[in-house]
Amino acid sequence: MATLADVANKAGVSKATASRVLNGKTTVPVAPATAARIQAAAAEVGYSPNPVASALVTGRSNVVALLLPYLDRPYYSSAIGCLEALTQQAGYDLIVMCSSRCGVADIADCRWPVDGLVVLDSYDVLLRLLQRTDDRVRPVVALGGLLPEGVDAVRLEMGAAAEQAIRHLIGQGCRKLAYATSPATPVATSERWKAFLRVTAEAGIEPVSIPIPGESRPSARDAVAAYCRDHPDLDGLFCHNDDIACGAIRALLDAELRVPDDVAVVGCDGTVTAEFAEPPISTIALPIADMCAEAWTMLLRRMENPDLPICSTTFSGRFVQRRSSCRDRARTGR
Amino acid sequence: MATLADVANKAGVSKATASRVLNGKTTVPVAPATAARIQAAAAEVGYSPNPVASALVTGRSNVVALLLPYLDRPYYSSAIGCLEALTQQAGYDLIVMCSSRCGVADIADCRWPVDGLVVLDSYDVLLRLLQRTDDRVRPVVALGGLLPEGVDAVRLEMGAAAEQAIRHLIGQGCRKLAYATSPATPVATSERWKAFLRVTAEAGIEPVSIPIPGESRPSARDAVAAYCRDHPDLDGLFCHNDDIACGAIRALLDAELRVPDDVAVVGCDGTVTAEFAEPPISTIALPIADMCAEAWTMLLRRMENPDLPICSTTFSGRFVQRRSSCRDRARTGR
DNA sequence: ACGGTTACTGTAACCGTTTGCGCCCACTGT
DNA sequence: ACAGTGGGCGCAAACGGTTACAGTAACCGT
Repeated sequence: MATLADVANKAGVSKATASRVLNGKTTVPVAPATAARIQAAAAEVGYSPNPVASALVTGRSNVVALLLPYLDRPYYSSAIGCLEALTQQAGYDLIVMCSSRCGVADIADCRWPVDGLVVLDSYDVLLRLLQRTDDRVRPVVALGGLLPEGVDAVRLEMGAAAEQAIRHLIGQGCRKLAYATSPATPVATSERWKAFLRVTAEAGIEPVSIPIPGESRPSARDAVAAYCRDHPDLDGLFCHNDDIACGAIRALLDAELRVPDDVAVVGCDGTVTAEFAEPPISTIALPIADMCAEAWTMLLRRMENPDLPICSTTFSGRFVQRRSSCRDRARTGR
Repeated sequence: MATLADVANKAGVSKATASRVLNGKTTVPVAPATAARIQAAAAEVGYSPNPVASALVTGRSNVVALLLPYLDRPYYSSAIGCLEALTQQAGYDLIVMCSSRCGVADIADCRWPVDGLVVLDSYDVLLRLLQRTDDRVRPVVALGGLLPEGVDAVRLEMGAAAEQAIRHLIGQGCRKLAYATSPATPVATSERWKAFLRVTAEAGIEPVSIPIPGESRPSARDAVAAYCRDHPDLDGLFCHNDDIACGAIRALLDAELRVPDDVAVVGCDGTVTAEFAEPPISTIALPIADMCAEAWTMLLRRMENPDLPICSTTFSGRFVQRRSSCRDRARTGR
């Protein structure tokens, strides 16, 4: 590999001058003629700068990390897709890290000194991360519905949409409702759970929850199948996410129950999973692309100016009705 | 941040000795007492080594990259999940890169000098990548069905399973078959396409293909809907992947066609999408976790010994029947 | 003619590690 | 007592850039 010294030699200048023209620093002027000579020399020897060396002296690696609970679920995958595009465009590389695998100790124990970190994860993971003052502190922006204070955040308001969804279920005639959720999330404080409690209380319905370990489709299928065996009168299911809804529907259909006629189902996140399910799943659409974009501009801003005041933006979920919860087919189109 | 010099000072030794004990080099002996002193000093000042500096001198960054055509599709997502777990466990960080976005020029133009690269991408992307000799060449292992020679590879034999799948469709009574594929893949040489040609020729059936730009569910839905309008006699669909199959089924159901009774559908890749669709989609299951594991051990081996002979392993796809293609319900169980 | 800019370029000190080499000293065998 | 040995440690030179600072020459105004 050609180094800066090679280029400088070839062009008959010092490393300093070569460096100046090669990374477009305009703070110090360089004669156009020399600049051209250096460019030519660089092209000739096929010079490409060593980012490690540059990172060592500047302290910036141009790498950011993304921390997620799962890497192979539609919702998180789309976040990866969005962020990768954004970061790449800005000249950063993206490291992905999965929190569900690692122990308590090493959340985000990315060995690499990334310039920044975006976290789309549960409240407690984020909290554990923020408490780690032992490590070099890096700019963090958090993304999600329920976030601690004291960190740049892209917040997500789902309470209203969740209420709307649950009211909709009740409006469809559901009286035996359940909330299918992950036991990992701090249920007591989740917006969706709170909405579920509010609305069911209002309607005089008993709020039951079905824990779905791992929040996966297979897990939801099994848990809901088991639940239905014990509670054949279940008639409405509000699901923490679309994967759970999808797994639940599998279980219901396998049990010869009709969706939505016997059990109406609503998911959350607005993923393709919900859109392409049969029946298509009512869900709470989340503006994930916009949220990622906002998170990225926040992180960018924070990275170039560490002592900006902490900031926060809020997006809202939007309830979208589909067949999985609409007993009156005429009302939904398709 | 505490540096090695700080630790050395505190322990009253030189940086060299400190370095030696702190990364467990046993090539040079260090007295147990000094070692203990250094460890203590390191703990006290909260030393953690700077990977950038270390990378600069050793030339190894402990970062690898994964190149994929899409980041938000089930098949590729599961590869990300597998690989992230493997790399993390081995002490590497994982950068993800998406080839579908970037132009011809900068395939895998990861700014970062990664130690290795695993590529799960199309033949031509891989080819373009391998031709780039201008860049620092790094160990590459390729993953997939159709791969160039001259690179460590985890190959995938799908011909047999594909033939079996297509024969199965014909066995179900399908006579108007189509292959729904991506226009991006070099159709002329794809194993699946070749199998399709072989089997249809054998059966005296005209082999038609439906291009699905972008290989996504929405795209497949639209393309198949359009195709069905022109060709209402379509009765069997072999799909390049499960996403396409899922989108196709959406289109068919929307057109009031029954699956599998009017049109039987087979997908490929064995993703959750296929398993949890309604009807569940027959597919070609791919041992993706095993393939990733194999790819990773290959890469690891190659990284520590660059002049090993080129190696290659082959896995096979396995056809799994589900309801989407089985007109005789009794035969499939569930 | 002379001090003061200005435009350009070079010198060298970093950044924080790793590691080849050499030094010192204690110990051993004769 | 002395050469030989080897364990234990430090010196200093890398690695490949960046950048503060200094230096030189040309140019300008008076």
